[in-house]
Amino acid sequence: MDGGQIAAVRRFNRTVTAAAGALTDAYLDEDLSLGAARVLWELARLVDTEGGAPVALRLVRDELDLDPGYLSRVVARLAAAGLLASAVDPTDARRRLVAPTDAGRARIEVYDRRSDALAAGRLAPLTAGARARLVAAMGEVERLLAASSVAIDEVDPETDDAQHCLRAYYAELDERFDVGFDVTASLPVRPEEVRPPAGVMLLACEHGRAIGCGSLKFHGEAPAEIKRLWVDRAARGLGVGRRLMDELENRARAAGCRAVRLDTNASLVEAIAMYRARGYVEIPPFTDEPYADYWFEKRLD
Amino acid sequence: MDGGQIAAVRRFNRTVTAAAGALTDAYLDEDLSLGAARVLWELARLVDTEGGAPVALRLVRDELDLDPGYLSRVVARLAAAGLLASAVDPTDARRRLVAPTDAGRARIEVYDRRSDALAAGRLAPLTAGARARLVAAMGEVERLLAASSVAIDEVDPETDDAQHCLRAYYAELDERFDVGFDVTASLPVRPEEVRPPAGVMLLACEHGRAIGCGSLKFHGEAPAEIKRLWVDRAARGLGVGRRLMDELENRARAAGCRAVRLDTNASLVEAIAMYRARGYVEIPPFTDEPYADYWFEKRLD
DNA sequence: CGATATCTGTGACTAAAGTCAAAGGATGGA
DNA sequence: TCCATCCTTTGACTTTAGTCACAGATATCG
Repeated sequence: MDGGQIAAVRRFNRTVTAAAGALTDAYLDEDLSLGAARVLWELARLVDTEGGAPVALRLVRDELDLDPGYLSRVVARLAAAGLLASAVDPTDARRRLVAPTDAGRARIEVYDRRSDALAAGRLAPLTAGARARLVAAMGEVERLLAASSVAIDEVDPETDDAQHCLRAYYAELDERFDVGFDVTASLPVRPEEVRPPAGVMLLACEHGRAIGCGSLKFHGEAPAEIKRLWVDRAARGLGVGRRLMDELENRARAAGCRAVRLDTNASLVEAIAMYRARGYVEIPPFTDEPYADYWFEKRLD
Repeated sequence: MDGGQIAAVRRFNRTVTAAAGALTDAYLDEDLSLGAARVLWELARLVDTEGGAPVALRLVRDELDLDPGYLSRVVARLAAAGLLASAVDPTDARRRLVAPTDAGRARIEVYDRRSDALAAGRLAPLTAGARARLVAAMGEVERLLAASSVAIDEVDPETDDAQHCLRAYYAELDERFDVGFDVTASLPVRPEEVRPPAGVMLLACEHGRAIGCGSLKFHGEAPAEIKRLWVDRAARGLGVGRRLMDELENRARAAGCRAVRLDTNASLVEAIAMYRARGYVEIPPFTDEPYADYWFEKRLD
C-alpha cells in the first residue's frame, strides 16, 4: 500500500472527526453528564436489540467496557433521575437487570431529534445530486471500514460461534438448492476432522460477531480438502471469502500439502466464480457428496 | 431530503467516530496529557502554514478556541518539557510568540508515525481493489462534507476576502483566454455598483476561507446583471457555483427584477453549460464588454 | 458442605480539562 | 498624559471520567 493512501486515510479521519464531533452536542443535557447520557442511549439500544426486555447490567458493562464501580454510580444517577429502572435478576440474584423508563425513552428521543437535526443540517446545503452522492460514499466507507475490521481466527468447531455459522450455512443451502438441503443426507464433517491435528476451522469475526467460516481437512500427503466455506449475506463483496480462502490455502501449504480440493453445488454461482478466479480447475469427482455438481483443485505450487 | 439519508449520515457518524477514535491513541504520551499533545501538534501545523516563523500565542488561542488560563498552563508545561520555545513578541510586548523546538518536532514525528501505523492497519486487511475503493470513497465524503460546510454570505466588495476572489478570478481569465485578460480593458465594475443599494456581492466561504464569489448590479425595473462569478478550482463540481447563482437570482427576484442577464467568454465552457442548464437563453449583445462572446438572459417567472 | 468465583456497590482517590475572576504589564487613542 | 483595552499569567475552583481495593451477597463446582 502506498503512502498516499495512508495520508488519505489520515486526512479523512481528521476531517470527519471534526465534522462528527459536533454530534456530541446532541447529548448535552442539563442534568446529565455526557457519559451518563451515552450510557442511557447505549442501554436503550441494547434493550432494543434484545427484544425489549431488560438487560443484565453485566452485559452493558461488557459492551461499553466500563469499570464496575463507575458504571454502578452512573446507573444510580440515572435511576435517581427516574430515567432508568433496575431490578435484581430473578434467575441470578447477583445480577441486576436494567431498562430505560418511559421518561428515559423520552430523553433519548430528545437526543435523537437533535442528532437528526445536525445530520439534516449537514445535508441541507447540498443539491439533491450531491446529497445522494454523499450518502452513497458514506455507505461505501462504512462497508469497507467494517470489512477492514473483520478478523480471521482459528476456532474450535464446537464453539457456539462456529456452530452458529454452520447452521446459517445449512439454512442457506436449504434455501438455495432446488431440492433443499438435508445435513444428514450430506457427507458428514465431524468436529474432530476439522480440529488440529486432523484439520482446522477458521472463523471471520466483525466486532466479535461471527460472519463467516471455512474449514480444512488434511489427508496426509494427499491434497487437503476445503469444507463449509460460508460468508454472511450482509458481508459479501467485501473480500471476506477471499481472505478465508487465502488463509485456508496458507494453512494447507504450511502443512506440506501440494494442492487443495473442494466440491460444490451448481447453484452456488458466486462461489464457483471465485474458485475459478483463484486458479481452481475442475477435476473428476473425488467424493460421493450427493449435493456436489463440481469438483475443483488448485495446485499450491 | 428523506429520513433514510439522515439515518445514513447518523449511522456513518457513529461508525466512523468509533473507527477514528482509535486515532487518539497516537497522541498518548508518557509525560504529556492528550490536550497538551494536541496543542503541540496544532501549534506545529500553524507554524508550518505561517511559513515556519513562530506564531502569536493569541493566534493559537483563537484557532483552538481555548481558555487563556488553560492555554497558558499547557504552554508552560510544554515549555518545561523542552518541546516548545516562547518569547515576547518584539513588535508588541503583550503578545508571546511560540514555536516547537527540535525536540517538539521529534515528538510530533512520533505521533505521526503512530497515526500512519493506525491508518495502515486499517487498510492492511483489505485487498488492493477494496483499498482503492475505500480511499476513493473517503475522498468523496471529504469533498462533499467540505462542500456542505460552504456558507454563502453578503459581503462588502472592498473587503480583503472579496478582493482576493476578484484577483483570483482575473488571474484565471488571463490564463484561460487565448488573448489573456487585462482588467483595465474590460468594462469596470466599481465597488459602489455591487454594494447596496446599487447591487450586491456574495462570497462563498469554507471554514472562513473565501472560495468563490458572485455579484449583481441592479438596473431598476430592467433586468439585473450578474457579474464576476467565480469558484476556486479546488472547489468545483460541488455545487458552489449553483448555490451562488441560486442566491443571486433570489436577490434579483426579491428586488422586483423580472429577469437577470450576464455576458461571458466562449472559453468558459463549464460556466456556459451551467447557464444553459439553469434556463438561461442567448440574447443579442446588451453590453460592449470586449471579452464577451455570449450574452444570456433568464426570466425569473 | 465448603471453597472459589462472580456481580454489584461503596469508599477513597486521581488526573484531566476546563472555568472564572483578578492582577500586572503593554499598547493605542483621545 | 490618561484611560480603556488587550494579552498573559496566576490562584482558586469545579466537573468529569475513571481507577483501585474491598466488602457483601450470591452462585457454582467438586
